[in-house]
Amino acid sequence: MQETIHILQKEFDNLNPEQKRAALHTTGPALVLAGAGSGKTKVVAVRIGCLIHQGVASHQILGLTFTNKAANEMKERVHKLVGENVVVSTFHSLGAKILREAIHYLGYAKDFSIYDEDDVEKLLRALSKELFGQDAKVDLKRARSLISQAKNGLPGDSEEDLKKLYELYRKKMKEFNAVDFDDLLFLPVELFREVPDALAYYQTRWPYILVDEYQDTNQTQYEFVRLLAGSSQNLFVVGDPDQSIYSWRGASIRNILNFENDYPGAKLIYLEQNYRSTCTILNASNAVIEKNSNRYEKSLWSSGEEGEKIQIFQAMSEREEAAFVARKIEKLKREGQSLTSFVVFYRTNFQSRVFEDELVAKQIPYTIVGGTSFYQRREIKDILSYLRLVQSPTDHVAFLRIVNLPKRGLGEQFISKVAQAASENQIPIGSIDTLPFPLTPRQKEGWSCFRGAINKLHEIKATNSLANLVRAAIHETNYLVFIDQEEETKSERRENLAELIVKAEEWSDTHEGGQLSQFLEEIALVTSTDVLNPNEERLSLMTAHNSKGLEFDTVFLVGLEEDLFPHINSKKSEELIEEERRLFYVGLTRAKKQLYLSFASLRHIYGRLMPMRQSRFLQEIPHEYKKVCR
DNA sequence: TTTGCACGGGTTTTT
DNA sequence: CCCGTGCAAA
Repeated sequence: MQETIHILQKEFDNLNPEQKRAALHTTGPALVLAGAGSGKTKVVAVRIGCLIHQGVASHQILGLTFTNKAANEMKERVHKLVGENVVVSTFHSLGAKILREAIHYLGYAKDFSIYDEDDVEKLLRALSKELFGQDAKVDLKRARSLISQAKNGLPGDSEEDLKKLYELYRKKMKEFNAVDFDDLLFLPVELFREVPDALAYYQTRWPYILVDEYQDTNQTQYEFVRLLAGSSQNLFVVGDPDQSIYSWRGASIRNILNFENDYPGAKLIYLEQNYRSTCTILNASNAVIEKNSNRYEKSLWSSGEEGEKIQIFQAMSEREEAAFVARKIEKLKREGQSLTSFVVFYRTNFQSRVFEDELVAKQIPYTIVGGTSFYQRREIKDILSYLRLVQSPTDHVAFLRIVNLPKRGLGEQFISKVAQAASENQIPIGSIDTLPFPLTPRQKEGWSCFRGAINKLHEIKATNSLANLVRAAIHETNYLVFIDQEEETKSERRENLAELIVKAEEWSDTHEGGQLSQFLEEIALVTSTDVLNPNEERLSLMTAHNSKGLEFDTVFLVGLEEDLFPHINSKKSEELIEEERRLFYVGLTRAKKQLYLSFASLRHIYGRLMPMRQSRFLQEIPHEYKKVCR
């Protein structure tokens, strides 16, 4: 105990006056405007430490972040400071947790499934057919965005057909006992509004709330936090309007700008000293972000050293660009720098391909952060769908996905008859066994094979480990035979399945008595940066969006071309361009020591070779900070 | 009724 | 370049 107080005291003494003011905040609302690299994570941790030191029980403190990585980091830092565990969770995991406890008030059951983007899209496709017939011409993308916007408190499309689809979607999701990502926040807000006792319970449970990256909260998250903070108003939020990069997902910096109105008497704290980057990098970044007209004035300063100039590289093609980066990294690595001190940022996921090829050729180990994650791979989702159906027999989308997979001669017509029979007899689609209509011999065979597998899995779930359940889902269904038929040459999918078994084993080892439902939930809520492991000697590659909250000695920001970064879709308005500029700013400010910016004159887009021009953002960096590199 | 093949259309960013 | 969809054979 004495020792931890000592550590806390020491950390506190190291803070600058403004940081101390933040760390000492106890009750009531506070807004910390924290510029890039201004030490906000540290400040938040020390502040939690101080609260605990002053007698607040650790379980009364709730931290909210956007990624699991940020959550774990904060948890660990607090633990190091005061040796206690506080609840730090992502918005979405907290929503899931609350729903697991209280969703019955809203007419769902506790073992609900969580649908990802892919599941939602499949369901919408099916529902639009059901509503409007085969050749329905509903724009599914628009429908999807209407649904999301409606749940995030934004006005959406008002077309009749889309509204109908939205209504049906909500009805079916409830019937299937499934929720989507937006529901993980939307439904808790609904719960808080409709069940005052539930709200009161959670308000008492967490009287102290902290929110990280507040500039990226959307309307529903805003409501969620506002309701939870309740009358005590012990709400401490941290954010930076210049790093707001999720407006396309409904995030609004209004939440930051209106904070003082929403929470009267809020304490305002500005953290403007940057401890991360060299002056060159910081000044260049400041110059860029100042081009935004819609902006709250703020200027970051640093007492650090000047540092090296920013290196600009012009490549002939994307191939040459990748080769340049790989070569540089190889060289710097030989000079003794760790691969974990570098990073490659790009605007869109498809750009990672060329880099992968180049890194494989040069035998540089790497990790792609984000993109299609492990759990989104087809074979993994197939097997997980078996588990989902066993866990929740009402999970219609899981049923649809696997009933004829591997191929069992159970086609579209057959499946819709099963669905009809299930709903007429009020039996969950994953439980219906004997069918009240005639089957062809082939269907009879296929159906009994499918039911046999499902029944077997239920048995194994009751008696065996999670890893054995995963094994059984793969073997009882002859899934391996099926992939061998599909593509004889590639072993990648087999390896992924083996990896899934390993993950299930590891999970059982670290979660004693853990249930299948928990495993599935964790998988649904993994965030892309979770794969980052600083102990592994690997280079990371990721989109600029994924870079938020991270820092590296040397940053390679690539593909700086007009129509790519800024992206062509953002040319519709100046606001969108300004968001691209903020994204560029986020990328720049991740760098501690060195920054390499590159672009290609020719690039393959949709497989076609296109001439490219360098990004306007490059020109926005003043000359004195740049240097052409070859 | 299911399955296999050819075609055309579409790519931001993500919990 | 990858996917889902639309059309013709089994």
